[in-house]
Amino acid sequence: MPPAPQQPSAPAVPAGLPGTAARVLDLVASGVVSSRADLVRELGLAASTVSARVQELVDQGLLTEVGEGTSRGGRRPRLLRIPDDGAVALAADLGSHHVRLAAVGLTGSAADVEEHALDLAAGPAATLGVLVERLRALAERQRAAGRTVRGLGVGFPGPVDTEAGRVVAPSRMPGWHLFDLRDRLADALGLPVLVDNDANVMALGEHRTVLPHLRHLVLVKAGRGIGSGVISHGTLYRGAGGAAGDISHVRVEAAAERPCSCGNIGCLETVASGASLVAAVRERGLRVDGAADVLRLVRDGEPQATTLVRQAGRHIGTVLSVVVNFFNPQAVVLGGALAAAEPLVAAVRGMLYERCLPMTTSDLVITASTTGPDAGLLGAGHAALRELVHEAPAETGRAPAAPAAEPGRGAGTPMAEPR
Amino acid sequence: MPPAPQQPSAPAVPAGLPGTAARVLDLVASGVVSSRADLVRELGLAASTVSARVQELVDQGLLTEVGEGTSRGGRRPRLLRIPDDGAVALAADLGSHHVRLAAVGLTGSAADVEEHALDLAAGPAATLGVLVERLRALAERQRAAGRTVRGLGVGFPGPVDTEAGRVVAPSRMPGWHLFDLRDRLADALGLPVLVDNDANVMALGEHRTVLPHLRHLVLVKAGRGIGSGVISHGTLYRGAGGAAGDISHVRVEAAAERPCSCGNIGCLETVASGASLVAAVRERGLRVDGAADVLRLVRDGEPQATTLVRQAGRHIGTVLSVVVNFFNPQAVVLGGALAAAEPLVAAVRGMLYERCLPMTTSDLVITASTTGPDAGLLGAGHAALRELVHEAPAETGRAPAAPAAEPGRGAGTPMAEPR
DNA sequence: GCCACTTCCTTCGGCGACCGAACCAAGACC
DNA sequence: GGTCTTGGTTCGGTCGCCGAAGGAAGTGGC
Repeated sequence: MPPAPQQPSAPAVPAGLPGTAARVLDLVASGVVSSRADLVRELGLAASTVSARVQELVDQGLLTEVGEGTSRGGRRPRLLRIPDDGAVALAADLGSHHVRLAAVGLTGSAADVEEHALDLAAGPAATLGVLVERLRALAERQRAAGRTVRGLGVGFPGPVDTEAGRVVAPSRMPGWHLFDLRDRLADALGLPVLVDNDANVMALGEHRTVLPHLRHLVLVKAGRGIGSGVISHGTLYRGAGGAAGDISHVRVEAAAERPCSCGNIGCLETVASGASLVAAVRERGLRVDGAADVLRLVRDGEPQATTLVRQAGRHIGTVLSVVVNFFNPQAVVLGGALAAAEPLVAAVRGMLYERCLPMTTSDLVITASTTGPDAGLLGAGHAALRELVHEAPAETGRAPAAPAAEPGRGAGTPMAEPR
Repeated sequence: MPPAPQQPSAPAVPAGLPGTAARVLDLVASGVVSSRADLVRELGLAASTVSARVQELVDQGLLTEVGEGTSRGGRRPRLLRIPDDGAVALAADLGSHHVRLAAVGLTGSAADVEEHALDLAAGPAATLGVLVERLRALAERQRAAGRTVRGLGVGFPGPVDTEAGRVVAPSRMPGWHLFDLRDRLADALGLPVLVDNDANVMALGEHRTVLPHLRHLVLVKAGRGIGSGVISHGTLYRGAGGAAGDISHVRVEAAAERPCSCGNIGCLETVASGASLVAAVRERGLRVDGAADVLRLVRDGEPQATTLVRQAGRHIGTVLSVVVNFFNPQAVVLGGALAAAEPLVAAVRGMLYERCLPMTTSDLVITASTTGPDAGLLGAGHAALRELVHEAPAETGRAPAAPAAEPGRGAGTPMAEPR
């Protein structure tokens, strides 16, 4: 977001763990590899190098050997796994009207998931207290279970300045503009905190846990609003101002002159978001209380709701067809509440196959998120862990004081972005 | 293009020169830096490291010291420059009806530029001979002038499989499908050859020579057809199948049912390309012989042509607005013949400011290409040099036999892509 | 005119990530 | 019971980078 004095062409060092070690953990955690030999094949590094990295991680307690696997015609591989009793991060997936919390380990599972109603629109003052309380309780439970809580990852349903850890100009949520969510949470919980846009953390979650092999993918979060997260070259793509991935405010013909919360007219959001769907269904005389009700109607085969959801899918597909032609990703993953509606997914598929160049869709995966509602939690948790695994290996439970080379960094123990 | 056996998560090593050395050359060539101290500031490396790299390059003859600069309060910097008598690459920018040739040095200038009529649609057999002949003559002239010709970079107006160096399914150019342009030229000229899409090489050219500081930019080539090249994280972005950057076949409302060369209907190309403009102008009863004539009419203030060009700009802007929201680049550069038409540029600007999120346009540069018709040449030449600078430093004139670690590599001395 | 300070650049020892060659370990195959 | 294959380690060596120290050559204050 800052007018960017343009850092001297970024060192491109992914921060966190020394790179290779982090990739080793990722590969083991995601189940892509299970032995040193697998790592050699997957990473393309020399066996000696892999051996050395693995040994370090085992020494640090971040990795363990668990017996041997089956032979493939030679010596049996020694299986590697992430220890269950290892580190976890808290994860919070904020929605406009609810919040989901969980503890996420390096193995990729979301444990102790809970969901609460929480009206973000009421502003930070009214919501932060509850949030902190729940997170404290969650952290306590995890510690009681013998786990080390390493940090907190937060997905926020609006634009986020990830460098500063602040919310930026969210629509329909007065009071949050420039709120320094990261540092507030970090101070209250005594943990390092990472804050990012909800679609971004979902994209990270899907990528890490189910599609780690893919280099380029787009995740579309179709919930109350519409957002998207972009993975390019295997890492989150943020664009010049951190605003990349917005498809919600693209103008679509069908939205004509409808005013949008962004101040413009004819945005996709006004005809394809959960909120707009609810309104449209109500207009047809059906009684619904939210997107969940609409989904129920669709599951029950109610024709009008189904038609509307399908139409929403077409609108989303129309916009995505431009994205697919331009970005040529390997996968388009549909997440958020509406992704549970088969007709919407089908409509998106249809639109993409109809409108995109064959070259871009021939190998394209178009699918609903397989981690479902947990994608955001997993992504937020993983992202938080990723930034921290290089810290103390042991039982300390509290991250060490930041070595702090950076000058302009505020209080707390906030985490830097890989940029 | 290949169904991709999915290489084990690419080593991300940019190939060519050892990375840092290549960046040093780029920075010096583009004029961003002129001394070791500048390099230290720009690269963020230790002074000792920079010194070592520079020394190597000087020893190899790829860099020279040319006296001292002005003091900034201390010792005067020793100025660095790319030697004029250094290496050049031939560059060929192919259009559907003409070809531009030049010799490009590391300094970024295009020398000995020439343009010839050449009908690519006549097929490879009918055109390759002439092309090779012109290139041979050009190479001879350069060698006579004491320069070493290191390779050839080619921009082709259609999809290219850069790994294989082949043209893939170009529309309106029968006979080119799967033609192994790279190896044919390499064999005929005895030079390493690099082939890429024309918009891609233009994007490289603009980025290298005029906007080297930017990390993310989109170049739109609006000529006879419409293409685009994408720079992301400072390097060319190709997408999953090498098809990234296509905006030409996005459906726009105004194109309705118009059939497109791609086999679909309603593509942007059918209402905003140079070819479609010429047709539209003719429909209005004006006599034009090509895009150049249309541009002349616009310059002369002919109202109908101006209206049409402006409308084409709006269509392009409409599609680009989606791209800008999604990709959030730092710059949108308009290249190709039509970029010379002020009304078109203005229309694109208007559309983007009207339709995109303020966050994405607040710092966005929207401009016509400053290198004009040479952008493609510069990009092709630079790309070729980039792949080769690590080769023999001296006067050999012929690249050494490839060390060839890769197995499946064909004849000639083709160049690998940075992937 | 001298001295403090700045800027530019080099020398030197050291570190960390990686590599390849050699080699041991333990299975499958015949 | 060899031979071949796969899995893994040990041991030097390379490469790119770093920081400390210091020399070279300016500017500016007194």
